[in-house]
Amino acid sequence: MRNDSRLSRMLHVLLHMARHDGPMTSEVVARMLGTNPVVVRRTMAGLRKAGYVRSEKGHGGGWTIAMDLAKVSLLDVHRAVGGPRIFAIGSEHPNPDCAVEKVVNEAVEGAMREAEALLIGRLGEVSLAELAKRFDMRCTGAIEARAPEQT
Amino acid sequence: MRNDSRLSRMLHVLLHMARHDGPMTSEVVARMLGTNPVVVRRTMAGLRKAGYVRSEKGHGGGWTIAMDLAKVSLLDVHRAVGGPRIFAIGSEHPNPDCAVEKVVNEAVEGAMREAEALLIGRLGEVSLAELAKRFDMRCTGAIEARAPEQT
DNA sequence: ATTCACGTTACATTTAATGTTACATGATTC
DNA sequence: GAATCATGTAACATTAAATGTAACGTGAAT
Repeated sequence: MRNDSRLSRMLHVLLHMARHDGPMTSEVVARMLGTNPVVVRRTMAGLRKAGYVRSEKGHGGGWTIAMDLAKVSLLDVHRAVGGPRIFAIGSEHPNPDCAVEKVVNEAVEGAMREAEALLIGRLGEVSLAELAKRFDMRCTGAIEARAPEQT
Repeated sequence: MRNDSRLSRMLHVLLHMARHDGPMTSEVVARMLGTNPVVVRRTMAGLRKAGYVRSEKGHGGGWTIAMDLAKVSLLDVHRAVGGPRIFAIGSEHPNPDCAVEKVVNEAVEGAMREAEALLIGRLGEVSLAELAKRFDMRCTGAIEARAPEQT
């Protein structure tokens, strides 16, 4: 199947929305992501359900942030978009009859569980506010290099 | 896309082959895996290329192990079957123009890199011999419960 | 009333693994 | 040496899940 890019896309959008006054339409967001307004609505529906964004219809409508960036982690966003499968590998038989296969599955799945726990842990450690800060730092840093008075 | 089960399947097969005298045909292996001889040949071709198995044509032909189980790790098998993508998530743009997207990608990919390193490390720590031993221990344990003379 | 923008359904496309068919090649058996 | 067995390989079909698209409905603002 394809690579699931919902987490990355939503993080991208949320950070833009955070630095944007007023609602953003699905049309504009879609252009940002190089996709289609329907895909945007579909994916953002998960964020709305989680209470992270709001949507308004009609003139002047669109999407707005409805949360504290410091209180939502990358993991929260991952879950809000459906908490999709993380791994592209794995056995087909979760509960095989064959004892050999059981041993194999336990070994591989054990390693995968550890890796998933680490990934989930890291995603949970980082808030959207932290990401926004990293962006600001990078930009400020760039500006400082040319205009030290920013300090 | 589908879940990649080549690693699990090949480990499963290799352990069976290790406890089997003489060559196993793709037909038999396919039946074990619930698949098709062509799929078996296709996947095992990677193992043959790596020197882990041999294949013989004609009467009495089939697949045989051609390695020391203690010297091949789960990671080696993973690589032999093509070292496929491990994650089902990720950004679509490896090198985005948008600075916001860059920050997002670095955060997500950083976490993924750590998780992948852990997974790869764990797979590299376990040899096929270790897996075979786990199987024997499990079986011996089960037999001992009924027939202690096995000890 | 019109326009804008979201909400939703239904269907098409994409992608990589997997499944399948067909045929070639080499080894063994008789 | 003909038949059979088993692999090798190419070509194409199927599958699954995300993504892309079209169509239509609903509510809000002008």
